[in-house]
Amino acid sequence: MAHDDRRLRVLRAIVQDYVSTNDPVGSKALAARYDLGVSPATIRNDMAVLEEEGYITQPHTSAGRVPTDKGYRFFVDRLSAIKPLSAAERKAIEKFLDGAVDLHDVLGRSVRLLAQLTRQVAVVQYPTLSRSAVRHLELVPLSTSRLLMVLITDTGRVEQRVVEVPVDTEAETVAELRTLLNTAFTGAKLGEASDKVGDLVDNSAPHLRPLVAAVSATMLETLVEPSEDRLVIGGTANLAQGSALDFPGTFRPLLEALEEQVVVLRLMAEVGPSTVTVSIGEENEHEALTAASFVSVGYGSGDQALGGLGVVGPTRMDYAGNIAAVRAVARYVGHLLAES
Amino acid sequence: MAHDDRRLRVLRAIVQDYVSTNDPVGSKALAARYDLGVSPATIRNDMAVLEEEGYITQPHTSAGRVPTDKGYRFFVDRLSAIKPLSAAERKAIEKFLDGAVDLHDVLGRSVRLLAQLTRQVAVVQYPTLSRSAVRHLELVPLSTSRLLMVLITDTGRVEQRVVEVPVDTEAETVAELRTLLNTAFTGAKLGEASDKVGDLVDNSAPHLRPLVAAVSATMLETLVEPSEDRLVIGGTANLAQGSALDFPGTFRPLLEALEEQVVVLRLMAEVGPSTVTVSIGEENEHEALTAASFVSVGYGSGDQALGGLGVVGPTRMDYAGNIAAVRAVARYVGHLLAES
DNA sequence: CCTGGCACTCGCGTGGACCGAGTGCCAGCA
DNA sequence: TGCTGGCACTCGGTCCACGCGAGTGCCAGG
Repeated sequence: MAHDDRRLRVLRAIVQDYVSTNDPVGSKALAARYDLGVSPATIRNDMAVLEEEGYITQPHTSAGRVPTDKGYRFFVDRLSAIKPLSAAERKAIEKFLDGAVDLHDVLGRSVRLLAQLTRQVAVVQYPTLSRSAVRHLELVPLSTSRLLMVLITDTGRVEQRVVEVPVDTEAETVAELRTLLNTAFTGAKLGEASDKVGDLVDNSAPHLRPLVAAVSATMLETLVEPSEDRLVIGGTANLAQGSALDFPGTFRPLLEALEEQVVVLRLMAEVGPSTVTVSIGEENEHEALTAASFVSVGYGSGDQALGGLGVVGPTRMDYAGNIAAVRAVARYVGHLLAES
Repeated sequence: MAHDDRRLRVLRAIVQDYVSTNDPVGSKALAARYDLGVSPATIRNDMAVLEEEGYITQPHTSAGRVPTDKGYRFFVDRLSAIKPLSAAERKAIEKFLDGAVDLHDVLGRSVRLLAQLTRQVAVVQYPTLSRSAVRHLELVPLSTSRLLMVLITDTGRVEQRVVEVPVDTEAETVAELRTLLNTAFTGAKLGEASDKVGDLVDNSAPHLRPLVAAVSATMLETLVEPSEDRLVIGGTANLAQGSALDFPGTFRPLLEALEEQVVVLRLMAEVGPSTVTVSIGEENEHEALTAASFVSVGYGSGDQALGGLGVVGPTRMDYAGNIAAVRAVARYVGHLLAES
């Protein structure tokens, strides 16, 4: 029906207009700025229907309409075309991320880049340990009964822990232990490492057993700990511009939720690679995020995401542009990590 | 003179009152709330003098007085008694920081703790590489011509770099190289390592020379790079509360300056251990910080600070309390790093 | 089914009046 | 000489009344 079709065009126009102007949009302005081919009066009728269906709402009687969360959801799912990045933007991504010197650097640059491209708060997760593989395991004696274990993954993460060993150790024993552990674990996905530990302890020389057990235990603890899923956050300054307009009261709770990395990590947990996830307003469970939207995607070359990245901003955001930016950066980060 | 003395008491009262109420303080309120022993009229005379001397100012004619930067400076230097932390606060510090599992964790906890104690933005610098000593240097072959160098310091920092080596290497050569480098560098302050490199290259076996040179060069680059002075920031949400009151316009530039770690690092560069540095308003060179104060101190057990930490907030802050908190946390962090 | 017209609503910005906190100054007092 | 109470004055903040204009819903006509 030409009928329904036009109504959707109206909805799309409302979203676009509101996103760019931040003013409730009225029928007249809509007719003037968008080529809908009908008069304001007709648009008003359509708007009334859209409001009834819950896609838009008016802040007060004599104001224009504003999209609801449901309206944005529909827009994102059905109405927004994929907006390709400009050549300049692609160049910028490349320029910005090349020359990164280690993982920390890659993620730091990514978060700044993403914040700059989207003008939102950017969030980048470190590669999940459990999906990374062991590149090397190093043991440095601190004293006779304490070892420093350093775990290096193929994604470039380095984790360290002090291991209290049950018996005094000599340099040679440590060397043996190091070789043994590296032979066993190098190349193994950390998520699957726990399976190997039992056998390894059983099959190792008696004098090494307690050591193998202690170090392995620490290693498993380290990566099981979900608090070890680190996060880099950037561009919080972007919150401070339209804040009063976009967030009711203050955005303090939002900043708090972001610093409380757990909240974001939970959102990230669900992301898959290559499929961008958009979570809008009330769809977010955490209260501080009910006025915000979260655009995220997993990065990593394989079929399973190594980690996630995304942006957080007001529900009134440029979804098409942000989705494109997030996807592009994720892809590039994936490449960078794969080649190192 | 009893005269001057009272005037200073008035200044102190003004600062204290303004800090806690955030209202320009008038003569009547001052006489009522503080036991100055004189009438409002007298206080008014003193205030007039203080204003003339530049310690206080009035936002507009019929308002109370507000301390100027100069007033705060005087207050900090001469009027504020050291405010010891409560037993509960000491307990909190201990509880909060104990159980930290590695450097990242120690600093992460410190920054959260500091933000919570002071209700300001907290900033913690990673231990400067150049003042750290080498604990271990690890080399992991990535391919025949690329090595991953992992540098572990006695302060718990771990830095990694990929080194392109000029000749193909075998596992045994790498082992030799590792032993050689560790023997040479372990225990050496990184700042002094550059002196050793020349001799080391000359004295090593011919086939190792290019390798030693390549790895050493990368190592020196790594630590010379001042961008490697990392920073952890926390409690930015604290900016969002009195923001409108404390910062002209928006505090966006302040957030930006904080994210631009360089600015803060420059401030940190000057801190010494055990002496708290306070930088007030216009004293800060960076424009975005001219409405802010920065309280910082170095941490580290020796005579030279390993790094710095501090808080940033409006000039209208509880200097005595913040100084105490910053100092206490720095001391505790120093202990933690020394014992690991 | 669209359109132009019309009456109505209501938020917002403006401008004037009022209020009260705070000041500076002055004369009197110890 | 220095403190105090009194007094006139200043001026920013708040409140309120008012008019404007954007925007709406509805209706009759094409």
